[in-house]
Amino acid sequence: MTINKSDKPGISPYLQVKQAILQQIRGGELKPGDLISGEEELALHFKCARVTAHRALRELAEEGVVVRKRKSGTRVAAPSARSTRFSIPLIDVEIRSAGHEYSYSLVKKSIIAPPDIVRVKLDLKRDTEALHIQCVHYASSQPYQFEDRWINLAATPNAAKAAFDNEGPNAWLLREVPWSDAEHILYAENAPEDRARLLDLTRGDAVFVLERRTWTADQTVTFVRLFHPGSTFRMRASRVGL
Amino acid sequence: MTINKSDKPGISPYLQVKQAILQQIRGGELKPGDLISGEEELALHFKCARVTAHRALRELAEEGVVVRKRKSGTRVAAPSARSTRFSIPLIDVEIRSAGHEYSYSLVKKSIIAPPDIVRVKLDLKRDTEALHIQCVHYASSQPYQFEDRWINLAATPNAAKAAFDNEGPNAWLLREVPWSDAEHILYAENAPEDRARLLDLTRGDAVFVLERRTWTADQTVTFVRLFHPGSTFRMRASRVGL
DNA sequence: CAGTGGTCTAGACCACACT
DNA sequence: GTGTGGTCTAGACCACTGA
Repeated sequence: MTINKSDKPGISPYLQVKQAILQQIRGGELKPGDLISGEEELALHFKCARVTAHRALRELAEEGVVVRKRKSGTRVAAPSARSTRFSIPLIDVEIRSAGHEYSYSLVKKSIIAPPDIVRVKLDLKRDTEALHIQCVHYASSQPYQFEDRWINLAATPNAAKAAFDNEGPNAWLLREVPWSDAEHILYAENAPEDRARLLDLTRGDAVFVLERRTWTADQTVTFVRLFHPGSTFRMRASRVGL
Repeated sequence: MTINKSDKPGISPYLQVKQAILQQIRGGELKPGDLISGEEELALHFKCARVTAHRALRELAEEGVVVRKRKSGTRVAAPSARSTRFSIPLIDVEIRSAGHEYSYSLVKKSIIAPPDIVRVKLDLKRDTEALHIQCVHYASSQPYQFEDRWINLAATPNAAKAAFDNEGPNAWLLREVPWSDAEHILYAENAPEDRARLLDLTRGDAVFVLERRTWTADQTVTFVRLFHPGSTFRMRASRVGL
């Protein structure tokens, strides 16, 4: 009863629709702002169910290629709406998958009231204490990342007991605080003396910083700054448009 | 005939399934590696069609929350598999939406054979010429981004004729070369003398670099490095887990 | 009001991967 | 072989929103 597999070679109908539209955009037949045929029309044209055409368009919308609006239809998105996915793996996985040996060393662990800048980020009241951890992650004995982390003890009281001798706080948190939303900020800075030393750099060397805040429900769990030597660290993402 | 809207309040069944699973993960009832009920079972439990349960799981998989494998089932993903979407808007949009005035100035435009490092990136044969463009983007008269771009003239012969006096090459390319795949690389570096001057920095100041290669079909269209003052530039992404 | 997207159901077949 | 995910169809109802 299926009309499947009779039309074009071997790929899924919804992918055929998707690719056909992408082709038209790539080829310039469809320009930003242009109206694309409605789902019904596409279904007719490609001899498939409307749901199938719908899925193709939905995925294109999720990827930012088109913009959909009820009643008015589907249009090719302004290219400004583009975005890219960067994967942020666990540090040890990242290092090992690059073929290096991973090691870790704890620099500092204390429970103190954070400076105001951090306090605000953690959304803590004045004079509330938090767990402060500093550690270094090595790739084949070379410093790869310096981690400066603050943990909200109200959100994860257990953290005070954890040793963090053999394991980075990130791995610990992921195990103990199951799932969370996050905010990421990236920037570059010149390493101050102390940070430079920990990363085996010279004062002033460029450092790539990844700043992250993590929430569970509505509580801020942790605020961390991850510092990488600018000369060697690269953050990559390749988007292959289907 | 629909059993819809009889169960829980007002949201879509597939979202209910999705959120229910996310809840269980957030709450720690489901830990990384744990097996999730199969689609059929979920459908039964939530009194919905299997497709509906399927969609919930599919989306969770796309977001990196779960990992699916035929025959063996669906498991909670190791948190390492997480990823974040960074949007990369057009430079003028980005600047204006931050409330600044956008301006642009062309520094250099020439057609020459690129150095080997660039030549490889563009996938060009030795001694092939390419269009080289350097320009600066300003936010309220402050240098915001220095753009160093190479364009493959084989892919876009028209580019040679474009003036790029009033318009950045990015905007031009997006208009002329309709859609493309891209690779992004981020890193930090210390500004050399010339680059520092263009960004109104001092030699050695940290610079945030976004490197991008773009393809149409299988041709490399352009290779660009975008330099931002490390002290002020921030790249942000906030992920809200549903 | 009417058109377009958004979603659902029920039943079906297929493909892959593990046993 | 057999179970699990992946996808399709056909028909249906709903919801938003622009004219």
